[in-house]
Amino acid sequence: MSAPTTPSSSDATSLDRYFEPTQHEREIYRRWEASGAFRADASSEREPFVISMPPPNATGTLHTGHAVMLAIEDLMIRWRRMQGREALWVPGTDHAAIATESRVIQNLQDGGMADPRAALGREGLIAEIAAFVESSRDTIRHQIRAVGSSCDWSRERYTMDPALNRCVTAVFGKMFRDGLIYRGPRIVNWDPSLQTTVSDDEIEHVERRAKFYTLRYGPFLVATSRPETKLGDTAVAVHPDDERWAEWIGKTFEVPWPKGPTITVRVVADESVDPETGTGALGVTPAHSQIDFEIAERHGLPMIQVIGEDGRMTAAAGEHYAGMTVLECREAFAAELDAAGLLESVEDYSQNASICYRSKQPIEPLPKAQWFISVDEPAVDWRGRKLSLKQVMREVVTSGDIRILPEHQERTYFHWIDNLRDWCISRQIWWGHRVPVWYRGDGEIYVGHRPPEGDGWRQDDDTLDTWFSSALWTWSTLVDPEAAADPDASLAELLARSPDYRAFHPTHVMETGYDILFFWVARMILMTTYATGEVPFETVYLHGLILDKHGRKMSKSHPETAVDPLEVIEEHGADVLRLSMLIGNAPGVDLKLTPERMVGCKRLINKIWNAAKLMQATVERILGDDATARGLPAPPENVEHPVNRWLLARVRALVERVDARLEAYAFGDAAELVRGSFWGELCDFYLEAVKVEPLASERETAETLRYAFATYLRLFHPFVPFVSEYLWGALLATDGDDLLIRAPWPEPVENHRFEREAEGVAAVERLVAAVRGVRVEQGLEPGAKIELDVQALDHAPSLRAAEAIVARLVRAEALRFVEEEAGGASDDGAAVAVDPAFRVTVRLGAADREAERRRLEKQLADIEKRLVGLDRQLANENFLAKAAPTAVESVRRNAEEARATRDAARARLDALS
RNA sequence: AGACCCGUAGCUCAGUUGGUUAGAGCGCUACGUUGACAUCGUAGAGGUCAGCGGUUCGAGUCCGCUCGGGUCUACCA
Repeated sequence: MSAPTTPSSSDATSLDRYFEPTQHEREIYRRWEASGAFRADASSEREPFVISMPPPNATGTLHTGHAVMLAIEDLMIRWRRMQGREALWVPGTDHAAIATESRVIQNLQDGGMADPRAALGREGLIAEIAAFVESSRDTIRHQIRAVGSSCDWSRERYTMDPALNRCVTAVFGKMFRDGLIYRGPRIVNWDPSLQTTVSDDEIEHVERRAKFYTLRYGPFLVATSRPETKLGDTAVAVHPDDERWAEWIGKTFEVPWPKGPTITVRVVADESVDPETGTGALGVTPAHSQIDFEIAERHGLPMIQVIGEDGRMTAAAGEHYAGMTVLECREAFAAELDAAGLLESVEDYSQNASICYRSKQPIEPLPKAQWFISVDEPAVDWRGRKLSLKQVMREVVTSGDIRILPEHQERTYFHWIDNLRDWCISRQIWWGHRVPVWYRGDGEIYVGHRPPEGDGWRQDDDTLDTWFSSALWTWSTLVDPEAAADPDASLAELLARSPDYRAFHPTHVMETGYDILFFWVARMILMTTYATGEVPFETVYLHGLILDKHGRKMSKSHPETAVDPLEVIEEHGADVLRLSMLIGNAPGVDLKLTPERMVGCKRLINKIWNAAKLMQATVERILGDDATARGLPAPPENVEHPVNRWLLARVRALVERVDARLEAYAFGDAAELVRGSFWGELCDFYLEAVKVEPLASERETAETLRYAFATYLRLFHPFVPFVSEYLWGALLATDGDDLLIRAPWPEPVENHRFEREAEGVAAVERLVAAVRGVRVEQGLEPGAKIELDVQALDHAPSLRAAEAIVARLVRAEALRFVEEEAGGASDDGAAVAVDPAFRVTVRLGAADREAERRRLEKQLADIEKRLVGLDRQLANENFLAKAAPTAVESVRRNAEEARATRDAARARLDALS
């Protein structure tokens, strides 16, 4: 292939046989970027349109979830940019604390370092991780580019940037002073394999088979799936109204566990106990169960920790069991109970076990002092009221300040809020934003961005949950790095001194997968409303998951059916990848991505390419040397021919409809509309029509065609930016700087309505279809020439203007227009088709009267059936009285037309017999 | 246990506030083309809109129940 990578206006406009994406995409992207089209101007007078890109893991690689996210966001950004909005799409990456740290530790261990934490120390390990991130983050950057993302790289951010760290500590400090952040001992979700706590939302539940033990417990029978925790019980709880146990309430007894400690157990009455469940008596293990911990708090019960952070039994479990893993101890203890006659029964049942969403390992509830964000403390100033974080989160959605798409996800969101408990934000890992708290002596505490003055201070060892920093993403990315460098500035001052923040926040759309609605979207709402007094975004668009052909979520565990977006780009180009994810896309709807789907998209790209070639050839043929004129064609003004007018009217309608669907976030619909009109109206009809005279040589045809094509290209651009940009450059651009990405979005042209011609050419299309129908019904030889007599009942100008087109499309040798019906009865060698707009007589050498009769009878039956329905509706007084007048009118008109068509068909049928 | 979503042509899905004859792509069948089209065009077959009941002049669309598939949430000892 010897074609220039970048077409320019001076080249002869000959296009290759087909579009070769791999040859052009990189260069086209480079030109977009170099042109400055991606960069937003904070001082612009234009209305902004802003999207914060959900930051991928800095060390990750592009997967289908990213691809659909990028395709949708780039679509919105390109569309709004062409509309004239100051479009800003902020890209960036996330430090993904746990995922990155465990990956690097694994790498080091694979390299022979047994315990990287011990070997390297905190500083050393962090340096190691930072180096790893630095070396691998270019990968994801290049992949984001490869999809064609028109994001503003000059504003790229990273969740560990100094400015973002500044925001993190500023928010932490403010929350601490407002009493929203506190440190306290609670039962936390401990992941022994990762050696850190995780939040409630980072837990997954998996169903699995387990044993259900009922054991004798002093005077009680108590049921549990985790007998080993009973070594740390300090109470039995019963319902206060449960008469079976009334006499025991308040009493204390001792349980000597076989080969274990003797525990002292108090009987307490607690409303939370369900008398119907199990034996109605609940063994209370305050240290290893959330609910038991709460009971213990209410009754002032002691706590015994029998499971340690290493996932093994502690000394408190007794010498015999100490050091065993939880599972070993469960087996051993159950055996001892059984031997001692204390095990009443063991049953199989299925249980929902908690595992960590990162490590997929079991979560161990443990007592631990951690940092929490209170979600119930009414400490947030929100538009003149003091609300809790929960209340604000609810308020902004119910008030409509934030709209969630699909709408039903709002219910899921509210449900989540209702069940939300205080958010544990401290993690026992080293990679992340370190908790900005220093301690001295006992009890002295300092919270701030910098270490406090004086000696003896020690910083908290923990880091913050990754989601703490990503929750600030929409605005921390807009905070000015220089302003952030001032360590004394308050949060409010930071924001006030940041031009980007003032110009571009709140953002407009947050587009992401529904699987991180809680992790991230809800937390951005929580943090941003609190920190800035603004919502982070106005609309939340949640895309569906990308599924494989079996309907499974694509994942590495099923590589045989998973689609690798990078391979698709390599094989078919980024346009095909994007289109296959946009066609059929609707909020919240999962999308099955199959090879067939991509083939269909590839064909469309090919069709656009070929139509461009024909368009150009046609224009050059008509205009000759004048065809070299460049630039965005103005809407043609003095177009006369009905078919040209029809195309302009169709284009006008298309622009209107596409805009409406895009505004409604119905991206799949918009894509279908453009494709359908382009293929069906422009290619199948118009481009065929302009092959014959007089259209084929009218100057206005060239104008119409160029304008229409330029409009389609612009409408296609947000969906398939590369091929559309290439064709723009090859055929329309005035020079190398004239890029489609910057072209104005088409607007519906008011004087292109041409309603009469639009209907007229629709009648032409029906005429063509009717004659083709006759050909099929009559079983004519495909090559057989026919002669037509057309009587125009309506739309005569359009029908006459399209004479040659019809003749060509139906392969007619002659086409005559007649004023009156040419005596159907006597006309044996002819078939007649009827329509409200025309009556067409197809003359054939050897007409099959029977075939025509069958055809007419079928048409008559269809139309009579329809007429019965319409008449019944018109006879229904309720309908006439209650239905909308336009609906009634429309039915009446249709009935009239149907009646006319029926009468004509009947007359012809009579004539035949 | 609760909540939510889905069930429309062989497959993947549209169907916008209830309104005339339920659509598209892919696949299939037949025919035609190869001077825009690693093709493309034309035509065709194929649907009790999961089932039952209700509201309504009118239901794929709204309501209830049933069945089937999926997802999420939850402190069942």
